[in-house]
Amino acid sequence: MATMTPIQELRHSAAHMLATAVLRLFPDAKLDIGPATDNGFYYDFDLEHKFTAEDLEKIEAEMKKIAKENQKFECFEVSREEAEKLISETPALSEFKPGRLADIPEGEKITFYRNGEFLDLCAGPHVRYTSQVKAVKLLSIAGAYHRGDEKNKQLQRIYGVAFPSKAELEEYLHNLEEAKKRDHRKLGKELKLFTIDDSVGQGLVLWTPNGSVIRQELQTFIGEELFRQGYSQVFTPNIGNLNLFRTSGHFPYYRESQFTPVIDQEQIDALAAEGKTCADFSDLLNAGTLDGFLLKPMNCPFHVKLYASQPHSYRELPVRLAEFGTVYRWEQSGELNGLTRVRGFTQDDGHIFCTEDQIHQEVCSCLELVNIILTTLGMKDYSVRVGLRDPESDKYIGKDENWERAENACRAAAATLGVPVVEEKGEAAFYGPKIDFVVKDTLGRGWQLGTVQVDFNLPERFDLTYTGSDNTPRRPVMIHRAPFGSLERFVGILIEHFAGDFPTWLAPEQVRVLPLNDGLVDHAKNVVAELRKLRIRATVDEHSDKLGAKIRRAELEKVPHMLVIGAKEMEAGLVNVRSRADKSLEGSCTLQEFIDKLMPLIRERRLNTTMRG
RNA sequence: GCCAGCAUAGCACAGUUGGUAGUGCAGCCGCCUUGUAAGCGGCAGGUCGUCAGUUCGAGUCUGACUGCUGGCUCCA
Repeated sequence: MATMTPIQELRHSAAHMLATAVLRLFPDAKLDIGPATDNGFYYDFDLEHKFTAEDLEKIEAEMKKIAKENQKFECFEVSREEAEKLISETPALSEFKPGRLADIPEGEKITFYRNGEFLDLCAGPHVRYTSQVKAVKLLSIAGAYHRGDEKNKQLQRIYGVAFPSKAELEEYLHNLEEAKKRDHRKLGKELKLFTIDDSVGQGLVLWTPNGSVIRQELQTFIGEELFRQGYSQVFTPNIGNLNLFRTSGHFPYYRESQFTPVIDQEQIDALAAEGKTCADFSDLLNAGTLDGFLLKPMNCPFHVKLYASQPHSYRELPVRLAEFGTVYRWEQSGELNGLTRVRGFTQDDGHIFCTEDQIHQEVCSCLELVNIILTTLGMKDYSVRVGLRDPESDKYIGKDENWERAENACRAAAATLGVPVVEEKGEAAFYGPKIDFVVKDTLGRGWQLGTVQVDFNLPERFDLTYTGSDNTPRRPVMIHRAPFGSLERFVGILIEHFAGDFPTWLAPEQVRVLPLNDGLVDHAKNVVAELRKLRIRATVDEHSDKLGAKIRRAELEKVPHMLVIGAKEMEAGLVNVRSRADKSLEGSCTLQEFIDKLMPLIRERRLNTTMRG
């Protein structure tokens, strides 16, 4: 058992107090587990009665009472037989604790903790007294499967947070409110970056003009890097023959998470005439006897076919194909989330076909690509995960020795990053291991962005070859990579990363010209025309408002640069710069001088240097 | 998909124990012609998510559905 920090001990103790309170109010509740989490704690209960919001308040009040009672947390070690006896004698422990006890390996200490009337099988440690939990708040009720397995019973989980002092709790709740202000769903609405319309479909993103600028700029940015790395840009269709995906192994294996295939009406009519039912259709689809088309859930098979459309010599390798490929996946409705989890999204996808000797170099280049992105955008807070196969699971295809080679290739390449890397079993794709870059959103949830995957399997399934120097056919290795991951998710995270305050090169509107009065609007329009000739995204605020109101509007809309033009400026041929992105630009200067200072921010994709509160 | 909560104008919200909807911002129209984060006045805008039910009467109560939010499971 990993050692706990003092705050984790406190939270773990709060979980016990939660269970104590629940049992006082609901004596029938059965206990599963109650660990400390990143910010707080939870406890899982099995109970006929469904907890309500009012229950939560009562439970919280009872917890505070328990804190006042100043119960002592007492630990005592027991033998396995004694443990079994204690569990069977305690109704609340009788349902799940025998299983939890069985998890404790032979020879390891078995401990119980007691506070007041409450008893729990628990490795601890705890704080000494319940009174040390000075600030606690229950946040929500959720369903959670026993042992995290969908096939098991769903329990009721109560989440809460706990702190050593009220001030810290207040601070936490305040920070939570602040974090919600930069939530990409909120900012997306306020800054008109994207919308999702129920009548179009759940999880299907409509990119507004503003959001589209950001997406387009990102595509241009990565496109330049891809060109440097020797990629070829390709385009492929949005649907493909079902058999293509049968060959790749995606169908019917991932059928549940794909949109229903498009089936030819004649086939349906013929089968209907035979009296077939819907269930029959489904079976025939899975068996491969029905033809049809699938909205593509991924781009790989298309790139594979592009590669296979011509013979290749070892001299041409690596072949690097890139595409902004839009894919569609039927994600469970409860999983959808703003831009970060959607049903239709565009990957900055690419596939490299190379020799085994080239794997290391190519994977490293892919990682460099991700690095360039994260550095350019100032995203320092990410973690790197090497996703390996879970040897227990049967979802992985391909030979063991290939898996080993691929996994070693990923390990070796990830090691060159010079940042901590976590290896995780069961995180691999079904065709190969991968290196993922995970970034947290404003609420602390981790999202996979960039990914690099080594794949020995698809080349085999599609019988891909190249001609070696000895004039014999060889099998290439495929590397799948998407440095952004998906543009939707990336932009979602990016909105939160910048809190909507995009650097100039990404800002949907880069410059707003603010004429001091209506008489200066025409002149302001001329200034905008000059800027737009240089592809600078500029507009005029034509409202008949006071300057203060126009500035307020531009500030709220997070336009990085404002040009104030009054009679003085017009006469002298100047503009007065107010900039939220870079204070060094501020002051009066000629339009040309402003442009000369602005263009490097755009061309060099600089980050903002200043932010106004 | 599962558990819980939520659903009132474009947006942010009010709406007391059931008596057929209000405020601010945005929008439109006027007046003001403005100097670094909100000038003034007027107008318009809602089958209160949808469909049933209870009731003389439902935004308020009940049920189902849809969607959203937080979790769980999943994530090629």
